[in-house]
Amino acid sequence: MTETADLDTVLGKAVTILRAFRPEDRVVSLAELVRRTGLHKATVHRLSSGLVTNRLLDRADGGYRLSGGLFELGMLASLERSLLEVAMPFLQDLYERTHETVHLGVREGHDVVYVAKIGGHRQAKVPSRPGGRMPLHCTAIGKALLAYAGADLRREVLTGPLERRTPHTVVAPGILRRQLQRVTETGVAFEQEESAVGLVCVAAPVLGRGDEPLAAISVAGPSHRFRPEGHVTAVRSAAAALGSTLSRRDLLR
Amino acid sequence: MTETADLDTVLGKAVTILRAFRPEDRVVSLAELVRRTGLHKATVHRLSSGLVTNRLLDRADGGYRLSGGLFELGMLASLERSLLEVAMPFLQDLYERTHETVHLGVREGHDVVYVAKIGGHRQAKVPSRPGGRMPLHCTAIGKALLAYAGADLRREVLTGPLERRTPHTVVAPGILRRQLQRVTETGVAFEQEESAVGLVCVAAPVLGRGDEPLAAISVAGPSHRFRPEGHVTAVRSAAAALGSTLSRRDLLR
DNA sequence: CACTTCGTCTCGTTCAGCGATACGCTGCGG
DNA sequence: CCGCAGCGTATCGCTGAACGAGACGAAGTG
Repeated sequence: MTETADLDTVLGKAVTILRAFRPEDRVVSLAELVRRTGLHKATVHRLSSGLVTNRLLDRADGGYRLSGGLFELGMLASLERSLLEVAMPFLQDLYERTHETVHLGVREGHDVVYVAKIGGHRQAKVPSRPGGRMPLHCTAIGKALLAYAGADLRREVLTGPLERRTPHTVVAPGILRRQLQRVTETGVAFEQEESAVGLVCVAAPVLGRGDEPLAAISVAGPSHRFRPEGHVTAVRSAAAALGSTLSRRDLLR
Repeated sequence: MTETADLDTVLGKAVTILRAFRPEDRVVSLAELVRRTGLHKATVHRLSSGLVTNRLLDRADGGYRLSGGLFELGMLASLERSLLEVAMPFLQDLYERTHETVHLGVREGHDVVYVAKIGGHRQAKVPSRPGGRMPLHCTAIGKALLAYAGADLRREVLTGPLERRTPHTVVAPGILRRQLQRVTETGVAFEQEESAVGLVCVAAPVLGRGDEPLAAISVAGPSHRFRPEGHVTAVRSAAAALGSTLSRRDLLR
């Protein structure tokens, strides 16, 4: 748990309860929430009731589930909302051209947060999901963002521990640095089964006016048939087009 | 304001602040939040700080904005998450077949909540957005959901006031009832500029095991060229396919 | 310069939130 | 059949987190 929420305020506790939900679980029992949060049983009980009346939680059969009200609120979040809106047509085009899983991601700390994921029936099994996180260093989107990020952030990540996700994850700072260097030269980043086995990926950064990376777009496919090199130009031009559209309106900052 | 949140608890106030944000605004000043919520200035100040430390708000230049943390949380909401995941390929197919704006919506009270919206560059200007709401009675998705909903809900909506959104909005309960009747006969619902001028729409319900409507899919386009009748089969089969996929796995309830 | 609006901070009051405790229910093992 | 463990829920004094009136400086306005 890297979470260090403030457990001395009602707000902190409430958020801790909400964040105790994991993507995989549908309903979580009161007892389980107590276990995960470490809060007192009565507290979780009381706060959960409060969250229910405020439409952030729903009572379900054997416990609680995150409510649709939370979804509605989340979709109001300004940055990802406007980004998604403008980006969708470009992602759509890219999907039609490739018919592989297309991602749009932004940086948040040392992670990628996926803002959108579109794919058809034949899509590769990828661990990503909208709203989900992945370490920067093991994904194509992450590398694209990192390569164009400020030198200090790059240093932070390179000197920090590089978590191994698969046998192919690049955990040597030197190799990663060279890869990032190459990204700035070519304008695209690759991932070869570094975040999940069987998954390969190409990504290109979406750059704002000052060449600061606002987001990145990727195309992903299963390693047995997907040739990332074949999609380099498609990804790059989609990212470039999105970047200039974003710059033209004023959605940076 | 139809909102009747509980202003006597910290939680209620915090949620009230979050919900005070509207889709159109990027940053909202403290004073504006005070105005919108009716809370005491000091209270909004204190709570906003708390929301910032809990990553639900960000401080921005002239005030606050909804944070990416809220987006992440919202995307964890179980029902819409799994629905979106399963539905995406079908929506994608439908988009490729039509190249018009495709929607996926669920019912929440007397409203539609849009779970997904995909469209290309040429898409019609539609007022919908993911996470947004629209009254049931003036949208194709809403009518599709309503037609297959329980008799009591249908009665509630038909007897309640039917808000006029455009000159074409159907506000006569009798006409609406007949339209809904027709929806159950044909399996598709139409909208002719009833929610926004210049916008027409076809929708089909996504039915679960017991024929209860889980969601609905629509295709929308600009009235000057879009012929909804031409997409009836495409929408209907997409919705049917999604419905049977959802039923096969157990994502209902 | 007078006046407004805004964000921030202080401070004494008080009631919302706290958690130990208890209770009823269910399921399970002996 | 009983005893026990785990669960959700309810009770109830205690206390400090939250409250809101108010003050203050900064910035804008006329």
